[in-house]
Amino acid sequence: MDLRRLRYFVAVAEARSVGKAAERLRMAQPPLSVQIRKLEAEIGAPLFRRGTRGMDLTEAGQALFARAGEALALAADGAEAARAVASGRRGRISVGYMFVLANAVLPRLIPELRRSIPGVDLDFAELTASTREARLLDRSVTVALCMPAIHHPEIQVARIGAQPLMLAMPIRSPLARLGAVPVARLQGRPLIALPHPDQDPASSAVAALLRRHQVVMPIVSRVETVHSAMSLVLAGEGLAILPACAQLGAPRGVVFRPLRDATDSIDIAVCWRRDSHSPLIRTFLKCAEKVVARL
Amino acid sequence: MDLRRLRYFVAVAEARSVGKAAERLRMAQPPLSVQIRKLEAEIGAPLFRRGTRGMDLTEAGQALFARAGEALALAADGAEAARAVASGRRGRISVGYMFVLANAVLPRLIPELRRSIPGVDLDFAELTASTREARLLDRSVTVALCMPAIHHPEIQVARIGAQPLMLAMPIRSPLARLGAVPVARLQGRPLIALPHPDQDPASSAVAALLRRHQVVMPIVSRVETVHSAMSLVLAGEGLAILPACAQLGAPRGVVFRPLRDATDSIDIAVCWRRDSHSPLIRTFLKCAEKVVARL
DNA sequence: CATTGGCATACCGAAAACATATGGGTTGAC
DNA sequence: GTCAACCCATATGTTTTCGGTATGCCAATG
Repeated sequence: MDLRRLRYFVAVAEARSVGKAAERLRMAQPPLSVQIRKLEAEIGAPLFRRGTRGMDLTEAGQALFARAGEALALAADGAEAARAVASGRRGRISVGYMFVLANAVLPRLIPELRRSIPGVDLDFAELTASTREARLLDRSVTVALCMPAIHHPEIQVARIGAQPLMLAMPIRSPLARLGAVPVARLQGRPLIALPHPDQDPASSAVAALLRRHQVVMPIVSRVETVHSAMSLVLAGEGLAILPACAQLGAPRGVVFRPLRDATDSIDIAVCWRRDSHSPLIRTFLKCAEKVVARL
Repeated sequence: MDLRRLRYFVAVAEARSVGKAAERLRMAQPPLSVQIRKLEAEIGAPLFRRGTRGMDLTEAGQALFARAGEALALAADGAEAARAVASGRRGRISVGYMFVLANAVLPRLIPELRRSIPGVDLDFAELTASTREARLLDRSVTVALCMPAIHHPEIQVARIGAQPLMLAMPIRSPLARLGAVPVARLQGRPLIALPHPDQDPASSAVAALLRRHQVVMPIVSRVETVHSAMSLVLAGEGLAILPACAQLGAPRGVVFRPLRDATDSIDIAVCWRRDSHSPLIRTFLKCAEKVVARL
């Protein structure tokens, strides 16, 4: 069963004439006549009653005609749907984000995305530092909004912004009375650290900062998210050095102060598989850049 | 968009491999690979991600795949439906019948038909002597159960039985006391006649009968149906010469008597367009023969 | 480094489709 | 009644497309 024959069949059925249909199909009449007869041979029954004034569907022909239109439409629709997905007008994108960015970026990013790609299904998944590469590689997320960026040969990274490091402390801490805290004042104080994968420049940035100032802070806890870090800070377990945007999600009782003599920052990046060529990724990147630029 | 390509596409998508799909399709791998690429060219986007371990649908491919299966199924279903209709397993048949047969034949014929062709839509339409040809010719009925048969060059007739002519009279008529009425006794009595189209052998049969016996009956009324005829008989307007089966629908007060020295009868026939080749007509004919044989 | 597995390309023969030309049957007009 | 017009079917040659075989390329594996 060939779709072209079905298309010819429908044309002839609608025109009630081989000649008229051939004209509409921009082809000669004889080959169309042949194709119709081949279709009838394939079905095993006459589909048209040949009259002297044209052709007319038989009952069997009517039965086929009833389905043929739908089948043609469905095939065309499938092709169109594929094109729409390929072009980014339709589809699905699964956005991974790290918790530290949830408060600062997502509330503005989500409406921006819905405006830019209205036909696209969006879904969101929180990523942790230890699983984000895997989620990209197994395609369970299409793009990841990361802080800091991922470094992996299969993963493409676009840096879209950065956030300065700040000191997070309990509001009762004596340091909180300072407008900006000199790094030297941190010497010997307990530090709540985020995970430290080998190539992760997040804690590297903190480590580098302390090293540069020859300050040592004993690590009292390692936690997965900035939220946990701030909880421990509130509990008085120690201090944390976090990107400024974390401040938005800080509990009452935790305050942030700039570090006076440090300009260190952590990158915000959009990351995706190198072999994902969906145009939705570009669109997502544009939206994210726009939102992050206004932080 | 070719249905074969769509079939190939589905096979590759399901096998997640060109080679495996080619095997399942009983063809070599290279031409299948070529067809897939042609489909991708037609869509204008890659449908598969080529990995080192096989092929995997892209998002666009998934969009197409979601519709492709349905389109294939619908096309196959259309072909099957056409075959089913052509073979008589499915379809629709519109049965025309003349009123005179309604009581004697339909109550047995309808269940017989439903048993024989369970997948077929049946509908019934009463025909009158003056419209039955037209209803067949314009295909508003597929077959007609007629009494007497139709004679027309475009219409095929199968005689399936006959009914003897009987005399219908009011129960109070002196003739009703006889077991059988000699035709000679009808001389001069008023006759309720059925319509008399030129080639209609119904009234011809009655006319021939009377002529043969050299009996003259003045015609006092012409009516369309035996029902009307019997009503007029009941009203005392005259007598009617009707097929025996009309007796079943006779109102109380009208009785039938055989004609002693006449064996005249009227045919029961199934009629259909010569160019209708539906196998349902054969089946219908068989059912009608079976039912009429038991009258 | 060789081998294996999987897809892509090249080329050739076969089959299918299309166009042109023509035949046959019916309708309708002069 | 003949003739023209109309419409579908058939015939034949050319072009397109399809499928098969041979082979190349690349990556993963041992």
